[in-house]
Amino acid sequence: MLRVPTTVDVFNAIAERRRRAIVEWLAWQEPMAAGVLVVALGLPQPAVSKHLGVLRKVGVVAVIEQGNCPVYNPEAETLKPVHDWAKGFEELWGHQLDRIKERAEQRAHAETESPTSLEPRKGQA
Amino acid sequence: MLRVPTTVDVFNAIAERRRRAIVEWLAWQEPMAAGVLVVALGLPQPAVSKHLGVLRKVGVVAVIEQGNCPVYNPEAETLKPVHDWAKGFEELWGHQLDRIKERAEQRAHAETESPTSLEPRKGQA
DNA sequence: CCATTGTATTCCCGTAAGGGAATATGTCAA
DNA sequence: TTGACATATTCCCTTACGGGAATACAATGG
Repeated sequence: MLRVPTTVDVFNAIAERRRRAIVEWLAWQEPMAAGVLVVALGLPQPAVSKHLGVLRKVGVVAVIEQGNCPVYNPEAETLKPVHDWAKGFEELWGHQLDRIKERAEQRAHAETESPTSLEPRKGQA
Repeated sequence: MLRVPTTVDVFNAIAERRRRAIVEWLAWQEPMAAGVLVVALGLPQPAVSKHLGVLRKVGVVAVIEQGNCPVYNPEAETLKPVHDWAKGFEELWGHQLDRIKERAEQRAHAETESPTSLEPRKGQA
């Protein structure tokens, strides 16, 4: 089981700088033709088309077919899992650092260093 | 310029399921030896070691040297950029959808479909 | 119908990266 | 010091993936 392909896993899809840039552009100026992105990002046209293909398959971007010049739309809901996952560690970089460390240690002691389940109970799996 | 290596770009580092799982475990039960993760995740020991190496290099994880049995710690601040980036699109999956679409269209009209800068002004670049 | 334009696709190549097995390293115990 | 244990590293192999060039495809305008 290798890495989940970019066209399936959102985390993997946005692991590419240019794709993140594309999403940013689309989010900034809503519906946009591929050609605009080509000019804007200064990338070769096939590259943009491929990246858009990945983003489309993974659901980060939706395409509105308009004849010769299809227009791309951000589907940001797909990015929510990323946000939620990272947000799950918010308390770790915030001020409540000590609080959660205490909790963690309490749990650790309670279980005597041998977890019974193979899944973290905290969630955000 | 290919994809930024996993040991440099956080987005790419967490694009791997197992690494996310490792981070989750560490966040759940604070300091933890590599061996515990091996048992917990059911992965071969070298795999866990390698993944921890990546996470360490990218800064998502810190290691506390303890002789034979070094202990790993989550360094969640490194994940904040991911959170922030995704959060930048929060308004797109929320209720303010129409609001931002209006704004975007206004800008689009104001600039007559030809962006002058090569960077999105919205930020989160 | 044909030419033009914009976009998607294909082919080939190079490389990063993960898996598995074996091995090295390093630490603690006796 | 030697042996046992835990972790890190190396080697080889396979594959996903991005780049570049060329091409195919679709739609529109003449």
